[in-house]
Amino acid sequence: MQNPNDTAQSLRATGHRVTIQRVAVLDAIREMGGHVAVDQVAARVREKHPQMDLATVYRTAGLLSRLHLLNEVSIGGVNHYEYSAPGKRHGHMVCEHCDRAIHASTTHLDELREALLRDTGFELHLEHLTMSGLCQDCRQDEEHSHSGHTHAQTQHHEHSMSPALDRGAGMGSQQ
Amino acid sequence: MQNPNDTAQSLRATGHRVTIQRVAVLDAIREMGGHVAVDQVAARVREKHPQMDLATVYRTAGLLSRLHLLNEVSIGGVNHYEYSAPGKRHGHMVCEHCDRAIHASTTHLDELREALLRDTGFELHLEHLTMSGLCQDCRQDEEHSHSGHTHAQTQHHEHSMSPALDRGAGMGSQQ
DNA sequence: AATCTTCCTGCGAATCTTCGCAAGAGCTAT
DNA sequence: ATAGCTCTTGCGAAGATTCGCAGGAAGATT
Repeated sequence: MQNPNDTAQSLRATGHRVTIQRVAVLDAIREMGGHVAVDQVAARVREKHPQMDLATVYRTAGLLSRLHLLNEVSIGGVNHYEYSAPGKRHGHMVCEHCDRAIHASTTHLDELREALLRDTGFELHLEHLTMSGLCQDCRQDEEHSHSGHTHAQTQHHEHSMSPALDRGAGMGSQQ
Repeated sequence: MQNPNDTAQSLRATGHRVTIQRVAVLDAIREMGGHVAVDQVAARVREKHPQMDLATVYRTAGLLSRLHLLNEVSIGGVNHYEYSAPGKRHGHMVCEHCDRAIHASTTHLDELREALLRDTGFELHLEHLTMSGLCQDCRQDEEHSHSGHTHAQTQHHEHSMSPALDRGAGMGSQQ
């Protein structure tokens, strides 16, 4: 847990000004928990600061993410943000089929990070890492449903009664 | 190298129709080489098919990417597409500072893929993997330039005389 | 080859995200 | 505290991406 003062410090330390908008956006995301989209953040923030502009929320979330105060997760093409608890870094696995986001422990990723740094000089930012693929449930479904060709161009959402998208991942498991 | 007939086959095999738009988009991207954004693809395609709609290019590139005929790389928030040579899968490392995209060999990634599959059941799609971080050049710059706080909210582009963004990665090295 | 069914495309509109600028708000040094 | 310098914000507009629908085309069937 990090209190608002630390937020202010992080901003100052990087030469940025501490504004109520920035603190409010970070607070809102921390309070909401999980992965939230910009419009949700805006709605929350406006409860206390009704005149806050949507563009400001976009800019602010992007900034805080660049400063590593927030994690950025791209879910189905739209950016979601999550409070970045210090010392609890992780990447994300997002299912292309049901759009669920699952945390990926650094156990697997740290190795990769080191290997890339060593071999290519590229410094991977784990907290911005979004990996897409198929989650376990959807993968099993695909194996079974090799019967009818029910392909559609529009996005699928079969597991989408999931709580993932709109409140922030049912991620009890992998830290 | 894959010829147009294989494209048709891949489409049919997945229950999709073979249309001139789909073939044209894939051909264009293959001919252009590297990572190209949708509007560039549209421009190219329109040389031969002037009435092709931009929305169609968006839809088509997305579809072909889902079918793994194209790789999708998110560079600075906008999707770029690249011809997916069979048997030459790779991920991408995109520099957050200069937006350059570098190929990442599967050597490092296959391990990760297996570990995730084994431990979490998630099937990672390497060819859709975009990892963000800092490239070697930009990392070194950051170390040196710890003098003046020239931070701006708008994107940086210091190495951006790079050929990366608009034609497709100076990726001679890592296959 | 003609017909039928369903998928795709083109088009316009809606939505999401970013941009540009002038007014306002942090921070610094008086 | 005040004044000054710039960074930030809010606002409107532009740009990027997606949606919905009706006409047109691909593939199956006869």
